[in-house]
Formats: sequence, C-alpha cells, structure tokens
Amino acid sequence: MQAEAPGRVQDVRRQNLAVALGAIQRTERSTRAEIAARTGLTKASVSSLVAGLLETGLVEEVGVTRDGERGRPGSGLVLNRQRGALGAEVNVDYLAAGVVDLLGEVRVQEVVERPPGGSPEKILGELRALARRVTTAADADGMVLLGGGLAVPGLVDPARGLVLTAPNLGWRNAAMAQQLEALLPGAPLGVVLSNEANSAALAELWYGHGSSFRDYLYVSGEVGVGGGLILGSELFAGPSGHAGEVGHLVVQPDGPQCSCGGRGCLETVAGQHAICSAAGIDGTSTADRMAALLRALDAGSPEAARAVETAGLYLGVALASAARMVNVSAVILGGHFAALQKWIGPSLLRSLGSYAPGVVPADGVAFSDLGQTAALRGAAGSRLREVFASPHDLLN
Amino acid sequence: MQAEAPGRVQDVRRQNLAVALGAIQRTERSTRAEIAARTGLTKASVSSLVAGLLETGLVEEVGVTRDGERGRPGSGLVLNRQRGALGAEVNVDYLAAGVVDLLGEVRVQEVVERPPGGSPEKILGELRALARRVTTAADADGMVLLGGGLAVPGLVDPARGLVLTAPNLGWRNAAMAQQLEALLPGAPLGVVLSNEANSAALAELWYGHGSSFRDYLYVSGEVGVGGGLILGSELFAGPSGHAGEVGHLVVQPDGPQCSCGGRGCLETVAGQHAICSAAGIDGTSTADRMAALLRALDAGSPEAARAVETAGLYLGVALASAARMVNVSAVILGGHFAALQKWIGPSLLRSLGSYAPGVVPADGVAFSDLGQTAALRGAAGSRLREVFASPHDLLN
DNA sequence: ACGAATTAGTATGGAATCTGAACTATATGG
DNA sequence: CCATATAGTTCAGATTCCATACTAATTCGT
Repeated sequence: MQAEAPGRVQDVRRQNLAVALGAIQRTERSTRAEIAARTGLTKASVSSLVAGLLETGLVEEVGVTRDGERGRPGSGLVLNRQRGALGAEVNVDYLAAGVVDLLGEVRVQEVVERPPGGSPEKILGELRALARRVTTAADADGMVLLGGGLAVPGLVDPARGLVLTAPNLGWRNAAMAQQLEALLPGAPLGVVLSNEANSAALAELWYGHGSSFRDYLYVSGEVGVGGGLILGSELFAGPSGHAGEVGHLVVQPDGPQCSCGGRGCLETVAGQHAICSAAGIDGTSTADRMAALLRALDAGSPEAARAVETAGLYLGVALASAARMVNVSAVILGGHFAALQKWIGPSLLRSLGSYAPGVVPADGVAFSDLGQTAALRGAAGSRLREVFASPHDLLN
Repeated sequence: MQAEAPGRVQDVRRQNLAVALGAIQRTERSTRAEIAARTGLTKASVSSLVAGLLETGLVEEVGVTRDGERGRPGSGLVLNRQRGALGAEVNVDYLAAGVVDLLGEVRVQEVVERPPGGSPEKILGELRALARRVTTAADADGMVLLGGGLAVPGLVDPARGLVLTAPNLGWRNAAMAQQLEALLPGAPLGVVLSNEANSAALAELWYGHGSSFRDYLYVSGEVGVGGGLILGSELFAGPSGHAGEVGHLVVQPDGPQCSCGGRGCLETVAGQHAICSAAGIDGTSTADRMAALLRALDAGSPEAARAVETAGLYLGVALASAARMVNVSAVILGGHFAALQKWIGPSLLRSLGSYAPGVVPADGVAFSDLGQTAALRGAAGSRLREVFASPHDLLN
C-alpha cells in the first residue's frame, strides 16, 4: 500500500486522451467513428477528445476518407509528422544526433567520429554544435521538437540530470542539467538522460525485432557488456534503474578479477578487450582491434575463432541464468556480438541449450541490425512515448 | 502501446475508495478528517467514500476518538476484524490452512503432517477437511471469509486454476478449479493458486523483514531451491509468472547434470539433497536427513560444515548474479537456508562480497524467521491485498 | 457557567466528463 | 430523387469531485 494519489474527475480525460491518441497511432489513418469503435468510447466522447488532440498539435485532420461503401465519409486523422523529438548519443569514439518524428521515422541524423577522452563540458559542447545542425535542418523542414533524449554508456539519474558513472568515458557524477537544456532550448519536455544499452533495447523494440518479441533481454557488446531488459513491451529498469546488467553476471567462479571488483564476470571473457586479447590481437584503438579481429576471423584464424567461441560459450552461461531469473525466452544481441554473429552464434546456441534447455529456444535468439544509431533512436523514441502516454501535458 | 481501456467517471471512485481504505489500513484508528488530510481528498469526498466502505463491511465505525486537544472529536474508523481470507498450503510432507483477518493477524491455523505422495484429488480432499475445520472455527468467531489462496511448490496458472508442474509433489497439469471452489464455497473472491516461494516472499514482506526492505530476492530452500522477487513492495512475477527462480542459475559451468536438464545449477549444490549427500548423510525421508545434518553440524562434524560452506559459496555466486540482474540490494533466505544460518551465513557473505562487491551489503542479507506457515500467510495476504486494491468490487 | 475558539462531519452548488439518444451532414444505390 | 447508411455534433442526464457554507461537539478562558 504505497502512497496512492487520489483520482480526480479530470484524470479520466487524461487517460482517454492517451487512449484516443493510441488508437490514432496504431493505424495509418483513422476517423472519429473508427476510434470510437476500437476504443469502446462513445462517438460523443471521441469527438471531444479529438478536438483536444488537434489542439495539442499532435494530430492533424486530413481530407475526407471513404472507408466503407455507403454513408458519409469520415474525416481522416493522422499523427502530425511535423512534431518530433531529438535523439542524441555520446559514446566512446563518436557523437550522434538525430530527429525522429511522431511516426518514428528518422528525419535527420548525423554521426561524428572523435578521439576518445575529454571532459563532460567539452564533449557536450561538441554535441551541442552537432545538435544545432540537426535541429536547424529539422526546423527548415517545419518540424517542432517536443523534447529530447541523450544516451550515454553509463549509469544515469534522469530526474536530476546526472551521469553517475560512465567508466568508458571516464565520467563520474557529472551534473549536466544545464547542458541538456542547451541542447534543445525551451522544448516543452526538455532533454533527459538515458543509458545507452537501455535505449538500444528500446530501439530494438520499436525499430528492430520488437515485432517478434514482447519480452527479451538485449545485450549490448561494446567495450563493456551492457544490457537492457524489455518486459511486456516496456523497459524494466529495476528499483534503482540498472536492471539487466548482464556484463557482471558471474560465469567463472574462479575466473579473473574484473574492473567492477568482482571475479569471473561475463565482461572479463566477452568484452571487446577480452576477446581481442584472447585472440592475440593488439592495436592502438579498440575500434582498430575489433576490425583486426574480424579480418582474422575472415582469414580463418583458428586462434580468433576459438576466442570468439569461448566468449559465446560464457555468454550462453550468463544468458541462461539471466533468462531464468527474469523469465524471458528471447535474447537480442547488439554491438560487437551482432558483428560477430556468424562466429559467436553456434557456440552461444549450444551453450544456451545445454545450460537452460527449453528456456531460450533457437528462434528466441536474434542479432540486432540497427547499427550505430540504435541508442539515438531509442532515446528519442522514449520521449515520444511519453508524449503518447500523456498528451494532456501539452495542453497548457 | 498496448490496448488501454478507456476510463469512466466511475473509475475515479474505484480508485479513491482504495485510497481511502489504504489510509485507514495504515493507521490503527482513523477519522474522516484525518483521512482527508492524509490523502489530499476533501472532507466531503471522504465522507462519501467512507459511507461506501462501511457498506462493504470492510470498515467499521467505532466510538468517538479525541485526537487533538480541542474541537469536536472524530468518529473512529477501523478495519473490520471480522473479515478475512483463507490461506492454505500443500507441501511435500505437510498440509496447512489458516485464516488471516484484514489486519493481517492469523486467527486460526493448523498444520497436518502427512507422508509424501498422493494424487491431486486425494490431497485436495484432505486439505478440504482441514480447511473446513479452520473455517468452522473462524465462523464461530463471527468471521466472514472473502477469498482464499492456496500455495503449492510448483508453477501455477492462477487464472485457470491449474498446477502446471510441481515436481516434488509429482503433479503435472493438474486442473483444480472445482476443488479450489470447494475449499471456500461461495466466497466472493474464490480461492486462487500461487507458488509457494512467491507466497513466502510476500509473507516476508508483510510479516517479516519487509519493514526493512522494499526490494529483495527471497530464496526458499526446500528439496528444490525456489525464489520470489519483490520489487517496490510488490511481487514481480515476470512475463509468464516465474521470475526469481534462482534454483537453476548456473553456478558451475562444468558442474553436474540437473533434473531440469541443465548443468551446474545452484540446486545441484545447495538443495537439501545435495547438501546432505555432500555431508555424507543419508536417511529415509528428507526431513530426517536434514535433522541429521543439523545434529552433525552441532556436533562439529567438519564434513558437514564443509558441505554447508560450499553450498553457501555457490549460493553467493548465484545471488551475486541475480541481484545485479534485477538490481536489488537485499536477499532474504528461508527454508533450510534459514535453519542453517549459523553455518551458511559466513561463506555466503564472503562469496557475495567477492563476486559482487557493494551490490548486496552485509546488512542486506537476512534470514527468515517465519517458519513453516509463511506460504500460508502470504497466500491469504495476497487475497486481502486484492481487497484493499479494489474494495469497489465488494459493492453489489 | 457560558460564550469564543477549534475541530469534525454534512449539505449544497458548480465543474468536469462520460453516456445515450436525438439530430444534422453527407455519402451510395436503385 | 428518395431510402439507406454512416459520420459527426448537440444536449440532457448521471456520476463524482471540489469549494464553500453550514451544523455538531468539544475545550478553553473568563
């Protein structure tokens, strides 16, 4: 019995605005009558709700549509493609920004490679310039941006605009509320932080394999191994916001020390550094080493193949446990795991089948094909989702 | 965007009835004015809501209460202790039933030891006789039972009244909707099935260490190792209802075969059978063997101590992973783990600290002291919680 | 002992919002 | 060109909340 807030009569309208908007979102073109039929609201209510939605600017009335054969045609209602959200990502060796419209389509997008390192202020300055280019382009297209999301590879506190820790960026307790606001000055919903793996998991839901799975564990293979958990088509963040972190599940009780202080974590055998080292590959930057690893695999290097196979084996151990723990039957692999699909897939499947038979079937394992801008899309998408969840907030 | 139901004006009242009832539940004795102050509802609304609650019979008006110094005293409102729910449990070697009132107090309770084995029909026949004794006693006390819960050590489908699998009972796809109804004929909310570990986890929340933790993993050590996950003071069941099953997390990638088909599961090293075997203890029944184990430990047997220590070590491995996966920082151990607290505690803490330092601190590890009737209380309690969540349903 | 002050609870009117039924608007089809 | 069908609007009625005013019951101060 947590402190439940009392309901007001007005809350009913809040909810029904969202219900009506949801109905419009789910089809290419709706009419009021259709919305009434699908939601169970009366025509009268829908009329009134649609009037409200038109006022928010989220919905547009387009010409008449003849749906059936006889009778008066309805007037078409569609989502306004001139409304959208900014998505951005700071990662170890690149910055990215883009604009996604209400239909979920990426309208503008730009990725800038950059050498690793730099203070939060410096990097956000660069990102700001990038964001300005992107939003200016969107503006020229007549778009209005309602809010934005910024994904970073680390733990965040979205409410306070704080990056708690981002080990691979070298950030710790970075307060960035002001810089976030500066990315999208005056936007109704502001810009909020999110975790890169979580955003990528959501991008997968909306733009990737989400059509096949409602519940899955997304595993992002970067320098570290991150994770995002999608349950019931929603991100499940856990009590303090970082559930799904598979990178530090214990897969080798007597394995090597991990940077987290633990021992035998998945990351120590399946992270990019670990795989490259095991394959005997070195180089200056991580990106270079990964490229070299792929070349070695293509060239048929048995050493490289064995390194990746081992990673797949332990990935299977971790995913077997993880899937049982949260009761999901699907896994989506992104980042370097997606790039290594051909080589890591077989040992992963074998391992999953042997450690948790029947839990994650072979067709429950998928590899992402969203590429580098997954997190950006997820970050923007989650802000759009907020809009869909409470359109009322856009009515002054 | 799942199919959201439209809201009606009446739903506001549904919610506010629950809010008002919640306010009454949280204090020993309330007045209308107090409820208004605490919930934010107006006095007028509270008056009307309380009238409704009185009609459900869940709340009683008791004499006037002088709360402050001056002014008209309020009329006291308390939960009706004559309303309650039946809780029952079928376990490998005992049956249990009891009645819990709205205050959460156990009013009647009875446990019957019985030899393992028997068809679902036979066992539910015995349980029915037990339930009748208990409900008759409650009836004599003037109690009205609104519903009931039956906990079983296995996976259940509460909606269809089905026990999917209960390996230690030897049940599989047992349909028991009729027998459930017969346990409490004509009760407004019927009797529903639940998983034993989940119910025990909830009992811990309401009657045990729940006052210290809002988020924790409960681990039930029985013949198998079960688990229940509490997040935000709610049971988290996962997409298909069996999240939190720590018994089959992989703790030894090259460990022995498990009955689940996997390999190196926690259950193969920390289940009752596994511990007793490792300690070199045999006997006819599991209960006998556990008793012998405790005697051996008390007598200082190094073999027994080592067996339990090993179990604690691997329990730590599993819990380190589990806690990270769902992002909780507390663990409550029940069943034989509670009984073995003195011997298993140190190695468990050591292991947790070494595999996931900082994730589950030492004061995040607690041992249950609810004993055998935890599941019964949890099962009844969850039905009562339903009543508190929607008192409206009890109005004609 | 009695009125002022204080607090509890109820009654009444107004606002928001849904429903249902009646009504208007605009098509198709013989 | 009128019957039929479908879309959308209007309006009265129901529900439930809030705000305010009112009545009820008690303590405090003189």
